[in-house]
This record gives sequence, structure tokens and C-alpha cells, in this order.
Amino acid sequence: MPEIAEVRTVAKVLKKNIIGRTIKDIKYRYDGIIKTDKDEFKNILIGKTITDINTFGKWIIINLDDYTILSHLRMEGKYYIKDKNEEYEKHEHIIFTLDNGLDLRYKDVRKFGILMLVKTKDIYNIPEIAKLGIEPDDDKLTDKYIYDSIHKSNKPIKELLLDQSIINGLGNIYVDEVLFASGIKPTRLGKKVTLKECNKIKESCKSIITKATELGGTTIRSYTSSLGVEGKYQDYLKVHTKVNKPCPVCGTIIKKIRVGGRGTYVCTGCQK
DNA sequence: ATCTATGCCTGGTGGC
DNA sequence: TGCCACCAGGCATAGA
Repeated sequence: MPEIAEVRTVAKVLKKNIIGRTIKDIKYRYDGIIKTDKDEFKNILIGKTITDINTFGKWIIINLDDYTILSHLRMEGKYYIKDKNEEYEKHEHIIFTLDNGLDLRYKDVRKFGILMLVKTKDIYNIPEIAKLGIEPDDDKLTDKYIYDSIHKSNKPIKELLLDQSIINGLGNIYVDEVLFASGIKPTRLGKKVTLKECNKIKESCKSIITKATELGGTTIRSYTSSLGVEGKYQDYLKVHTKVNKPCPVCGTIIKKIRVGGRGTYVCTGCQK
């Protein structure tokens, strides 16, 4: 499941490979991924040149001058660059053929991903983008901001950190790691988290996301190599996936519980 | 306003 | 070996 570090890694590789390329053709093998008008998506994009690629939260933002593709990988979305004559694989749903004879192919086994075509000037008015909060490594993310966002909430802190309208881009893996690094158990309610602990959350977000991004993200389960990129952060995970293993800090056996319907890894020795 | 349930999806897994 | 129920989970949305 790509989270912010994985999304940024994908965007970085795309940036290196497809900026300056013109889209020659678009083929749909399963068009449910396209959430805006499907004909318009093709008609407008064919002939346009990719000018820039960025990310915001878990969204990949592909600029083509006045139009922009918003891409969310959700659970299993991946991009591949392949020769246009290469046989299509199962689950390669959207095929962008470029002017250099290569395809950019969007593959998504579970079809949860999203592609939208919007006018570039409207990006930040699109509800899905407008609702997002602050990037985890942005200086605007302060202990006060986190505290203000959560201190009246009766929701578990884990759910609040997964809430994209507060901090952008954290998913199940990094939330578990951030809470472990902050010494807070995932079930603790937002209103029971102190300002001092919010500072720990802030610091953990910055250090964990920075390091994970440097290492190309985390490769576990479904986030495997896309665009030939394998993440390395899985070697640094402290609790996520470590059920029944000793905590690397205190030796307590790590438990797997459910919080907000999600599999959650916790060290009851370190996290209070 | 806020909470819960459901839908979107397929592949892997465990039980029989 | 095959069949089946169930689980994984980000996020929107409908319903309570």
C-alpha cells in the first residue's frame, strides 16, 4: 500500500523518465480507474506534453500545461514504463503511449486507484486535494497544529494520524512507526495526547518520512517494484509487521491488534 | 455533527 | 485438488 514515501519515490522516477514526453495515444483496458469524463480524458490529453510532476499527500500530480492528471494509487496502483509493443499484462488498465515509442502503463490489481483530469488552475479546489492537511516534513507541521487538530477528539490517535485532513500521506505502516517512536499507544484517544507528545509525533513524522523517502519507501506485501524501484525502509521498521517478535527497544513481544478496523502493531512496553 | 456500515476490488490463505 | 469464506485496506458515501 503506497504511502507518502512510496508515492514520492514513484513520482521521482516518473519525473526522470517522462517529463518532456508527448502523449500520442491512450488506451483503456479497464476504464473504471478514470473518475472524470472518460472521453474527455483521452481527447484532451492526446497531443499534450508532460511538463512537471509533483506530489501532495498520496496524490501524484502530473502537469501538462493547462491540464493536470491527478493520480492516486490507493492500495495497489503502480506505473510501469515499457516498450509499446510489449504484451499487455493482466491488470494493466490504462496505457499512455508516448512519443518515444514507450508506454506509461497504470497497473492496479484491485482497481482501487483513481485518475482524474482537471484544469491546472483548479487543482487546489478539487475536493480531494482541498481537504488535505500539512505534509509530514513541512515546517508548517508544528506541535501546536497537531495538538489543536486532535485535542478535542474522542477518536483513537491512530485514526487521527490516518486522517489525511490533518497530516498528509501517512498510511497504516508509517502511523504504526510514528506512534511507536512517539511512545503512544494507538488506541489512546486524541484528547488524551499532550502537547509534549504532539511534539514527539511531529519529530517522528519528519524523521521517519524523510528517511523512508530517502530509501525509496517500504516494500512489503503489495508495494513491490514498480518502475523498477524497490524500497529499502522495510529493513528499518520497528513494529509494523513484527507481530510476536521482541521490541527492538525493550524486548516486549509485539502484538497485533485492530484499531479503526486496521491491523495495528504495538509494543505495550514502549507505548503508553 | 458524528458515527457506523457498505462498496469498491482481486488474490492469497486456511479450513474442509 | 478444489471449493469457499474470509481477509487485506484507503477512502467516499449513504444511512442512522
